[in-house]
Order: sequence, then C-alpha cells, then structure tokens
Amino acid sequence: MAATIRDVAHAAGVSQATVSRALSMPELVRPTTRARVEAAARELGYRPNRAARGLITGRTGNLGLIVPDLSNPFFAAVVKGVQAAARAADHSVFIADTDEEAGVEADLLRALAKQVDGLILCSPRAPDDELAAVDSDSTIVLMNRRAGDRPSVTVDNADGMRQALEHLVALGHRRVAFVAGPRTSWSNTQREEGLHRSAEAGHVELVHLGHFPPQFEGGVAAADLAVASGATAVIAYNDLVALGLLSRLGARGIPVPSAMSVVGCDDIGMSAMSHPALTTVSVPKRAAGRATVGLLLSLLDAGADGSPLHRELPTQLIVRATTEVAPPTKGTTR
Amino acid sequence: MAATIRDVAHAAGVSQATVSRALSMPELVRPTTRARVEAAARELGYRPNRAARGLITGRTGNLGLIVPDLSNPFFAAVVKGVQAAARAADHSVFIADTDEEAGVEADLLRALAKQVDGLILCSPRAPDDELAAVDSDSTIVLMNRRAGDRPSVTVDNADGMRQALEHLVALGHRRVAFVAGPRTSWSNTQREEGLHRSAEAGHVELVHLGHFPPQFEGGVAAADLAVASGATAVIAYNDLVALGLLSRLGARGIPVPSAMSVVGCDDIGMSAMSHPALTTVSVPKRAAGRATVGLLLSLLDAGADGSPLHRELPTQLIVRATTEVAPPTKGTTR
DNA sequence: GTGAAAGCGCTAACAG
DNA sequence: CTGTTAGCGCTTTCAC
Repeated sequence: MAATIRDVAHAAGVSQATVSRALSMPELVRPTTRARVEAAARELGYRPNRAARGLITGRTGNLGLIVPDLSNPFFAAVVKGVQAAARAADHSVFIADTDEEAGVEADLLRALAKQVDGLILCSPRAPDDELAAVDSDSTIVLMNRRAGDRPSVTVDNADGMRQALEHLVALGHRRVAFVAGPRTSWSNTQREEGLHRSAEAGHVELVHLGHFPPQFEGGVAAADLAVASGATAVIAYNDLVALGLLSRLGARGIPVPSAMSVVGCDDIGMSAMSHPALTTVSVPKRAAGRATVGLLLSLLDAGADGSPLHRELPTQLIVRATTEVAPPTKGTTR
Repeated sequence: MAATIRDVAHAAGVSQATVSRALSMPELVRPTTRARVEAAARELGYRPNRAARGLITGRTGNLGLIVPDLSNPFFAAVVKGVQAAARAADHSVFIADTDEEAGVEADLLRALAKQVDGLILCSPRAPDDELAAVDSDSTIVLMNRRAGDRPSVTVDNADGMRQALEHLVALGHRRVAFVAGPRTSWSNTQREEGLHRSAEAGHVELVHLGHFPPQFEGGVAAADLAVASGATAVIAYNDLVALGLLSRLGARGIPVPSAMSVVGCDDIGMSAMSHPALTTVSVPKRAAGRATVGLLLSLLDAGADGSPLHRELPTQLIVRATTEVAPPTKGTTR
C-alpha cells in the first residue's frame, strides 16, 4: 500500500498536522522540521491522496471537459490546450465525449459534477434552457457558446466571417454561398449572422445552403448545391466541410480556385495539407482551451469577483491557395 | 450544497447505513424501506460522493488514460473507445497528453496513480526499463505496446504488414519501400519486423527509409527518398505519413498509383477522403480502446486471475485507390 | 433488517 | 511553531 501522511509523520517524528503544513504551507513550519518532513516524504515516496484532501477542502483539483466529438480535430486541439493548462496548474482533467448528442450532455454533466471543481462545456449542442436547468454544484464555464450569464470563452466568429467575405469581395466575388453547420451549433449561428451583416455592408449576394453535418461528408453533400447556386465562391462552416467541398468539386472536374473559390474555418492541421491548400479562418483552439481553464480557475479562486465573465478571442483569416480572383460571370449584380 | 447521505437518511427516517445499503446492495434491505430511501434520494437529487466512497472502498471509479498526442486521429479514436467503454461501466476517465515526450509519461503516471483504479498507457514512448520501474499502486494496462508481463492490448501489426505486402506482390511489385515511424514506437518495430519476414517469404526487396515523425510532415519529407530508392510501391508507418507522401508525390507530378503505389496504416477517417483514396491497413481503434478498458476492469475485479493478460486484435487491409499493378521497371529482381 | 460506531486520509481550528 | 481534536461523506463491522 502507498504511504499515507501517518507514515510520514511517524518517520519524521512529528504529527500529521505538521506534515500537512510542511507540505502545503511551508512557511508556517520551522526550516529544520520542514527539511525532516520533506526527507521522510521523499524517502517513502509519499504523495497526498487528493480525494481525501478534497473531502475536507472542497477542492478536488479536478476539472471536467465535455466535448461533442473528439475525433473532430478542432476539439482535439481544444482538449490539448485545456489539458496543458490544467496540468500547469496542477489539475487533472476528466474527459467526456457526447458523440454530438445533446441528450447526454446533461447526464455527463451531472455525473462529473461531484468529482470536479469546475466543468468546461465545449460547444454544447443542448438548447439554452436545458443548459440553464443544470445548476450543478460545480462551476461551469462555456466554451464556444454563450448562454445567459454563464461565464464563457468564445472566439470572434462574426469577425472571422467578415474577413473571409471581404477577402472574397476584394477578389471580385459578388455571389457567395455559405454552407451552414449544425442548426444547434452556436458557432454556426454566429457565423451566419456575421456573414449576413458583412454581406449587406459589402453589397454581396449571400446564398445560404441548408444545414449540413460538420464533417467531410457534409461538404461532399453540399458541393453540388454550391455549384448550382451560381456562386463563384463558397464559405464552409468549418474546414472539414470545406475539405469535403474540395473533394467533390475535384471529382466533378471543377477547378479550385479558378472556377470556384473555397474558404474554410478553424484552421485544423489538415487544411494546410490539402491540395490546393485551404484558405481558412484561423481560430485559436489551443489558446481558447487554455483561456477557458484560466477563467475557470480564477472563478474558483476568486468566487466570481473581479475577472470578467466573458472572454472573446480574435480570429484571423489565412489566405492560402483555394481563393482567387472571381471568374467572369454571366448575370451578376453589377 | 449538494445532498449528502445524511440528508437522505434524515428524509427517509432511517440511518445512513441503511441508505448506503439500500443503494448499493438493495437485496439486503426490506423492499418497503428501500422504496422509502429511493424516493428520498430521488427527491433530494442525491448522488453519492465517489471520492468519499473511494476513501473507504479503495475504488475510485476512475480510470486514467495517457496518450502521446491527442491531435493524432488515431489516438482520438482510441480515446473515444476508452471513454465509451468506461462510461458504460460507470467509470470516468482522466486524460493526459504527453506531446510525444517520453519523459513526461512517468510523471503523469505518478500524478494520476493515486486518483484512479487503473491506468491505460497508450503507445508509450518510454523505454521498457523505465516502464518497469513504475510500480504504481494502481493497475496498469499497456495498449499498443508489450513490455514484459504487463497486461496489454495490441493489434496484429505484423499481420497487417503481411497483408499489405502480399497485396503489393500480387500486383507485381518487387521493390517496396517502408517509411518508418518513431524509433521508440513499439508499433513501428512490429511493423518493420512483420514486413521483413514477409519480404523474405515473398522474395521482395524491402527498402528501409529512416525514421520519420508519425505525421503528415514526415511523409512529405520521406517522399523523395522513396522515389529515389527505385521502389515502385511504398508502405508508410501510418496514414498521416502516407498522406504526406501523397501530397509530395502529387506536387512533384508523380502519379499515384500509376507510377507509385502507396499504402498507409491505421485507417483514420481522412484516409478514405484523400485523392486518390488511400489503401491502408485498418486497425480497430475504438475496439482496442474498449478491449483495454475491459481488460483493465476485469483485472481490477478478479485481481489478475483467470482472464488472459494479453489481448491481440486483428488488422485488415483495405484496398482503395492508391495501389495498382506495378509499372514496368528497368532493373528489377526478375 | 437495521442502527451505532469506527475509520478511510487528510486538513482546519484551537490550544499550547 | 507544533500537537490535539474534530470531522469531510461514505461504507462496514458488529450488535441488536
């Protein structure tokens, strides 16, 4: 069995309380004693039992993270960020994957709530009221979503779309299609809205293409619609969809970008590797993960005082090879 | 504050012990009492504190999972499998990402050991002796690696390579290159060995191409070597590398598969979506994750009796569009 | 069947 | 500065 605080106390010839102090608040114990305790602890390979500690302090040192789909590179990157930040702050993280099912979010939330200090809900698919209903004991921070007053970390989706659209307009595109993502995705709504606003300002026609699953297949399915829409450029909900678009366009022999420009969103690793390399709106995934942990931890420490409850990170268009000057068209607004 | 067992006991007019029994060993308490307790528990939204329970039972209901890189789709899939199986067994899982650094594996291992019942070490990069040194308090199961007597779940890498090579041989290839992955990767060693054995049996020349990072970039870097080697086909350590190969080959105007056949390994989602679609050795990632949890749990329950300590899952070649009959060559073994 | 009491490993008052 | 005491929420003897 592993060494307990008692063993260390014994070995060092002090009380358990002293061991506890020597290890957690070193300045409260005399240097010589501290040294003795530390030596004993090292000797025995003592590592405090966090569960036992949590029982009394109310802090477990654990964070929970719930994501829709780990196999989506976007979320994988977020998880890496969260995990790294948590580790730096000496916390561990529970991971849970909902498989894009809104229903299990609440379940997982409740299941984890007791074992963690705080919970990060990444891109939750559940409706607002359902999220509000979960008044867990533990602090919840939303990521990639805003719902009421719940603290959140988001990225400036609307501005990213603005950059993408302005880029296309500058290239002469006057009719642009948007391939929408999941209806229940907050990011999707934000992106749509940002696009609509910018389209009005820029005098561009925006064609809205139904809702598609945020995956490669979604893009494949949407490609023909985009072509038929008469648009000369298409902006996809995310890179996976954009990659699907590229694939189907290629299969149909429609050259990108000469006949059709394509813009993605997220800047997942794959997008730099496609042929041609994808122009995309870069989202700071890792940083968002880190920021969320930061917000959560500050909330836990300060008890919601001081620090702002919302944090919004910037997005940045990355121009690669899938966008080009618009081809001459037949009947465009001009 | 959340409801405790005391609250429930009070509400139901019984003792804490009865509540505990009614919930954990229902057959030990009279049906009417049980009903009363269950009602009270539901009423108060009572959920037992697992940390407190763990303190006494010695079981936390938590599992730990350590992977080299979450952003590698292969590991993402494994994590999904692990997570799903754990959830089905009412366990939670801690995730940790080592960023491919062998050094942090032991650290993470020790950090998590106290908080979990069992640990899954996925594709560990640390050398055997270092792994052996970690005699954590918690049960450790290796995945994608074998080291001494440690329980493990692996896939039949060698057989997968055999299938790939036989396929190429059947297509007339007589000189095949292998782009190796990380030197410290056990899978890589297995794949190399399997390949060498099959090459001898099949009278094929095998060209070994240095060690490359198991990523897209690795493949990009290896492509020119593969071409220069005079091989008519190349097998990559994994799909990411194969995709990089495809990319560089395309950039150089070398048609795949007519001038060069390419085979990957793992069958990550992306490989079906590349152009042309990648021929690859499919590895049951999710299933491996599930199997590992199964093994771990059985070990925890049975205390290592009965069930075998090693489990090997089959691999399966999937022929898609990157392999073809070998082109006529100048000076081949023939 | 059920309750009382002890105790898992640890920290937080409170004395000294 | 350090030891003593109490108790976090839960399960488990051991009586009844």
